Amino acid sequence: MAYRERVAADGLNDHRPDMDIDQVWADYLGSEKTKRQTLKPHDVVFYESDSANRLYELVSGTIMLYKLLPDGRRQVVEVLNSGDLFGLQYGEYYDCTAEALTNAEIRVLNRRDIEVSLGLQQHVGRCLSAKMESMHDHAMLLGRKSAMERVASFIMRMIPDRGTLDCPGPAGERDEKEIELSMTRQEIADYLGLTIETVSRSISELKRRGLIKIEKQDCILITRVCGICQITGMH
Amino acid sequence: MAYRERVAADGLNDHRPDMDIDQVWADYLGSEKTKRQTLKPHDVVFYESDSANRLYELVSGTIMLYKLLPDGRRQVVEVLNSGDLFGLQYGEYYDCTAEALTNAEIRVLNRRDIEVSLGLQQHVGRCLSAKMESMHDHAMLLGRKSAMERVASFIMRMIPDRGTLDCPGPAGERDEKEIELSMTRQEIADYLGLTIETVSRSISELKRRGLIKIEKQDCILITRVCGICQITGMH
DNA sequence: CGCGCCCTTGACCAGACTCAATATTAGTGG
DNA sequence: CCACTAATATTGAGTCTGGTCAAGGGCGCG
Repeated sequence: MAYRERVAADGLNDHRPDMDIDQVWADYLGSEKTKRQTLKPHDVVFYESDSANRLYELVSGTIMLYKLLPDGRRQVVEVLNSGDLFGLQYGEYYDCTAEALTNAEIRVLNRRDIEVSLGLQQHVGRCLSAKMESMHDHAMLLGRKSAMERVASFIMRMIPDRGTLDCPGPAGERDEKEIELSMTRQEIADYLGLTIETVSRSISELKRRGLIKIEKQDCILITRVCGICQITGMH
Repeated sequence: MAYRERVAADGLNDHRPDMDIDQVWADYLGSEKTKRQTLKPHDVVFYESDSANRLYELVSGTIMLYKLLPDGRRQVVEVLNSGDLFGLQYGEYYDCTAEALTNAEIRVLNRRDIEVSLGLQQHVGRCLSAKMESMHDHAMLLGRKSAMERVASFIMRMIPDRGTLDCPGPAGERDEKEIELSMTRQEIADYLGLTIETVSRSISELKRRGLIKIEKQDCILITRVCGICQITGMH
């Protein structure tokens, strides 16, 4: 889930300082200091080992971060949604490549500007904490889940508010949801630590079991959300 | 590598604000506000889903963070060294369990105190950025590396300053290094996304190839560091 | 010395990978 | 709008890496 949505969703108010972080953030973003940039699918924002001079906020669209091994093996390490920050490095160089999956809009931020404001630093800290939690989840997925569980977890990840601890269950009669993947099978495979064939087979198996329908390749109609949720390994 | 060592090691000075972050941090740690706690192996600092009221700094020793699936599968998501912060959550609850691997000392910090200081927030941001980078590396390991490559990468991780981009190579004549694992085979397996048998077999294979010698179970003498480095998949 | 824990090794098995063929989709130009 | 092409996805057959199950070995500690 994107950072902004989560901020809105859960009640961490007792941790909030008196100042309104989001207002500080909004003020900064509204100032003259930020440039915007629009991206088309497969546009690269920065490459692994480029000098890490700037950081970015994803305004709209989807971006993936990936790393490569010398022999060409690829691991997609993050899939970002709007509100997420990226390109903030500890070291001197970017540790991964940032590539747009869809049309996207980003804001170019200045590390120095952010560093000197308490409100902005708080925002950054929150965003990074949220990312750490999803990296932990992803480590569990990559290290311990079967192919089927990985694909099911991936699908659940695209459905806001479902599969969480306080999942409200099916909204109405039908437990359906349509999602757009905006990733090719190869990209999904590289995100889930699988091969393209295994991803394809898992999706076909879900189709066979009547849990999903493929509308048009990167668009899936989930016919039984709870059914998918059951095979994520987490229930 | 632990955060503090990295701060010392690399030259990110152009990103540093005028104020000396480490001094701010030291002042805070020296104040009345922090309690200390000592841990024995297998002592638990907090459990997954406990209410996340405090955060911690590891002063000395080693701590691991892990997550469990309902059926008992475990994934160790982080192995911490001195200087690392942990227990800083975005959500309301801890997303993993923190358990000491060795005798350890930790400092109990107050989230509110840290949130209101720019200097401390900067320190936290740095620490989290460093962790994100190692999570990215670990995702690559879990998603794309073979068992042998994972074990070799794990061993290299224990040797400071080797295997990095600017690795100085063997220091003298002999390319040796002795390391203490302070983890059982099971814990290593859960960290690397393998089974205990596969870890054991990989280590035996390295022994057979003459790259390492087992001194006493959790103590390994690496006889050819560069040889290990060659099989991490990164060269 | 003996018990318990952890580690190692072997034999076998299964899930995921590889390679290869085919099918489907999306994009292009007539 | 359709035919053609290139890119992407699916499916099948066979292989292999790593998992499972089971037995045995080593070490520390009482």
